[in-house]
Amino acid sequence: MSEQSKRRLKMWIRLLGVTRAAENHLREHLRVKHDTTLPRFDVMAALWRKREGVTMSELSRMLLVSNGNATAVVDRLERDGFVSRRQSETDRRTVFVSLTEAGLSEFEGLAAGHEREVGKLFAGLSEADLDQLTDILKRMGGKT
Amino acid sequence: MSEQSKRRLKMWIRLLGVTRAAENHLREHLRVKHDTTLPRFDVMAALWRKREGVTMSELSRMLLVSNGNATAVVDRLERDGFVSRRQSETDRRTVFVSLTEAGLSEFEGLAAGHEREVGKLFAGLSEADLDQLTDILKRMGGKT
DNA sequence: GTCAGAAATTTCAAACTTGAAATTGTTTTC
DNA sequence: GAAAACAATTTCAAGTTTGAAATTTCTGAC
Repeated sequence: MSEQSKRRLKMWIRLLGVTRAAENHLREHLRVKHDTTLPRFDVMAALWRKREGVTMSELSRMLLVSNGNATAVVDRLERDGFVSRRQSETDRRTVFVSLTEAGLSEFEGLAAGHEREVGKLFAGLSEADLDQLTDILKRMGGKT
Repeated sequence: MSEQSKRRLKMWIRLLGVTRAAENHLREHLRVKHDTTLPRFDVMAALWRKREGVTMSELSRMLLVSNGNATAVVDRLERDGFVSRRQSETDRRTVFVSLTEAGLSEFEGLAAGHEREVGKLFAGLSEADLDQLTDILKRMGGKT
């Protein structure tokens, strides 16, 4: 294998390590301070961003998870009253999911703390670092 | 919330997206070409790096997963003959895990293809990008 | 030496996740 | 307008993952 690809592999391993460590930290924060989980947070965050509601397919595309996964997490959030499903009137296969009032205020309770934790995690990065990193990530994104 | 922390949050979301997309791609490759999974690959890769064997605790620390998780994946790899457990002679609580011959050659069959896929995924990054990214990731790493 | 605490691992329940199959509904093609 | 292809969601089995509790073993204080 080329030296090039070895460097990329090392970078990938490092990237994965940073991401996992950050996820673990954020998961711990959600668990201890808010008694909830990362997947639930992710779903609620996606529904927060698209307040008007999203289909199950859109949701799983946004989160990069399988349909079955989205169904399972939404099931539990629905059981707990944080999201609701509404069938489309024009296409009866389609289901719109959105935050309930309770879900909205639940998420608002989580979001600030989450943002603060992310800020702490990456406090070591300067403005210039953020610029560079964002630029590079943008170019990595369009690949898959 | 500060503008600072908003930028960090955006960067984190982007980072997570890139990482998830790459993981999905690599998972798909392992599934289609080698009929295996990412967690199995991760464990075998860790055991490849420390050929002399690692304890269960070391393994879960290396992979940033819980002990219970390491136990479960190692159980299945052991059932399939790819890893073996050996009890420490000096401390009977401790278990050393290592690749078997079969595990070694299985991993060697996976590694090259995996490295090639990583290379493809990040082909868009220049040498300078890799330098910058590695530098930034190093500084992000020591945080948690 | 004994015993309380710490350490390494496993076990367990619940949640998460995938990918394939099943279900239901829509669209296209003839 | 049937039939076939396609699309959205759920269901399901198997694997993954967590975090807490249980088990076994070691260590240190006395």
